Amino acid sequence: MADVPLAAQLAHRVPDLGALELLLAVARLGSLGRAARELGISQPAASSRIRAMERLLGVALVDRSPRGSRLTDAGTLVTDWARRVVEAAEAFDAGAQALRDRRDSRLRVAASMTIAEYLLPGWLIALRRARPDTAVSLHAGNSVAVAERLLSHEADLGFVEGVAAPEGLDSAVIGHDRLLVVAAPGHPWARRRTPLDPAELAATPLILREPGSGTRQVLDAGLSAYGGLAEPLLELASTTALKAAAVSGAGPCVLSELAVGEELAARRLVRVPVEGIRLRRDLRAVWPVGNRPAGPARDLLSLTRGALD
Amino acid sequence: MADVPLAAQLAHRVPDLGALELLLAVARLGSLGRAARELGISQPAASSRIRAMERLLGVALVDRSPRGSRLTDAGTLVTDWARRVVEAAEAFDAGAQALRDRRDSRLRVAASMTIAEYLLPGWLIALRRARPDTAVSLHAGNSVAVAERLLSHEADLGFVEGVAAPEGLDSAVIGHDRLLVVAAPGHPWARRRTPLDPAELAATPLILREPGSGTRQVLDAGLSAYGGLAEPLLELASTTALKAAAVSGAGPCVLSELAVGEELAARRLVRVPVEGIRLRRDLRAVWPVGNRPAGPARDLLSLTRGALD
DNA sequence: CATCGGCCATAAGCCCAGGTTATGACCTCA
DNA sequence: TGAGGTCATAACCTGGGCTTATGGCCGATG
Repeated sequence: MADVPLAAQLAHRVPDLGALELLLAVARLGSLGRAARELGISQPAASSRIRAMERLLGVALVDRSPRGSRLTDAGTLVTDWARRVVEAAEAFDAGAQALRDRRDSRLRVAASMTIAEYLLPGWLIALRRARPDTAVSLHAGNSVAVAERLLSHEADLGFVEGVAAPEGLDSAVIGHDRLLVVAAPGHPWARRRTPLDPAELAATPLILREPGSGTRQVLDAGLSAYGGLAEPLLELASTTALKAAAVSGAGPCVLSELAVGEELAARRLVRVPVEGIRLRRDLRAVWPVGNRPAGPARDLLSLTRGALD
Repeated sequence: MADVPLAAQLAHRVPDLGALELLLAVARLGSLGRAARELGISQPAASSRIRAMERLLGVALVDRSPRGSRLTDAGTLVTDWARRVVEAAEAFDAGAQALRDRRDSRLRVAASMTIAEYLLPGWLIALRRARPDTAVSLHAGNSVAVAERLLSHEADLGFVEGVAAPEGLDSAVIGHDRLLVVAAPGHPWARRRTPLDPAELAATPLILREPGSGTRQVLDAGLSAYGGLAEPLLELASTTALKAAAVSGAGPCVLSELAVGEELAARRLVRVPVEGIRLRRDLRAVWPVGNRPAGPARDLLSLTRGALD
């Protein structure tokens, strides 16, 4: 997705995670030494690391004084950007930890790809803060696979997106997910002031997921009254591929708002307003009929409920 | 903000940026060797790095075959999380690069902290994609400082949030920013089903920025009809401090939607619905009267326009 | 005023992660 | 059968990041 020639040397231009964490600690504690102690390294190590980072960025980040260190203006800004990298890394870590833990884990979660990708890491961070000793394992797959795992008692709690709950499972709607029409900034639709109407959307060839996907099902259902979807412009297998194709200007596409936050903010994609149709789908927690979530499953469920509107 | 005891060893549990980039390259190119070539390292180096990452995570990420390497299911998931870390790092890099470049840069931008922190990096990434050779320098400060830099021709284009454009500057509204009422999940307001009404909001002591801040001004103006703001619960100097206080349960606070995306998604904070008042402020691009943005400034401006609604 | 106790910087040395080259095993395809 | 692609293993090198030991600076304190 990212154009690589530019991104290729990223690691050489961005300080590593340890350095970013250190910077955050310095910002919070107001002293190199204290930050060093907190991270379990020596004071000279911290000093040299911060200095190396300043050399790398070409900007002074902290004002050293005999009474402590305070961030410079530039340092404040850099720290805020660093925080976002660290938060992404925390999400990565939370997910990875769940992925690593095997079947002996106390809480086994099965989730659809979209939820596992965009929402679960955040929930797991929250869960870890609330119940640090709960070990979670995660399995990601499509709705059918999630249902199978729950019914065979290989998972305690599942998350799926879709119109209805699968057979044999109880569920609770924990939120909703809008589908957005997006296009590259250069696309004519990106400059529309007047909202698209459903018939126009239905008549236009789009970049879509394969027919089985949840996104496509919702779209099909929503547009059936307007003549149904036109023949797709492209059919791709993953959300990432979809976004990449749209960004590169292949055409407009429709996907979850969860998936395109970054692209919209960076304006690699632009949202196209649509009127007269509601492209929403439910996000559900699911569990086997009768097996109401209890213990850690209940904790996680209560964390997620209402996380979205 | 982050509780450090847990986060402290993040760098030891998360692969470094180079490894994550490599993983993305493998995913995209379908072969360790090709990915290695793209990143300018040798094939054994790539092989060993991926292997080390798999050891660290305790999960197989790629299926090696004599005809190439494909991601496993777990690998797909990990790659998606990795992509988010890399994107945050790209934003960091874009910002840092602008910060580093000195006054000889072709495009000198001045921006308020909130915009510099949350929006500019994304725009700079987009600008770099569109005009790779445009060097940008960035200065962040409050609205007054931005205006000064523009009037003294130390900057070519500015960005501020607020109700009106500063004296002597032309401006274009490029978007809007909602102020949200948020509270920690444990706070009574977090469980409200009925929206807050403005009088109730005005009467409740909140965690706020100092009186001069843009956020506070908008809030003051919006609530003046309802008796004005109650005495603040706490007055803090930065958005980050605000969030930290709110997360730790000190009380409800009001801040830009731009600032709380992560916290809401991870449910460290919960949005409290409010009814009967519009807490919006304009985001404006500004420039000296008469000096319409041209060249690179125009490019950047057109990238940002409409990025938000 | 002398001293102590925080801060930070410098210096010298160690270690290992990540890089290299060289090689080999495996598979596929002309 | 050999050419060209895949990946893995081995032996080696280098440098970044760590350590400990030290010294300078400043402010608070008796």
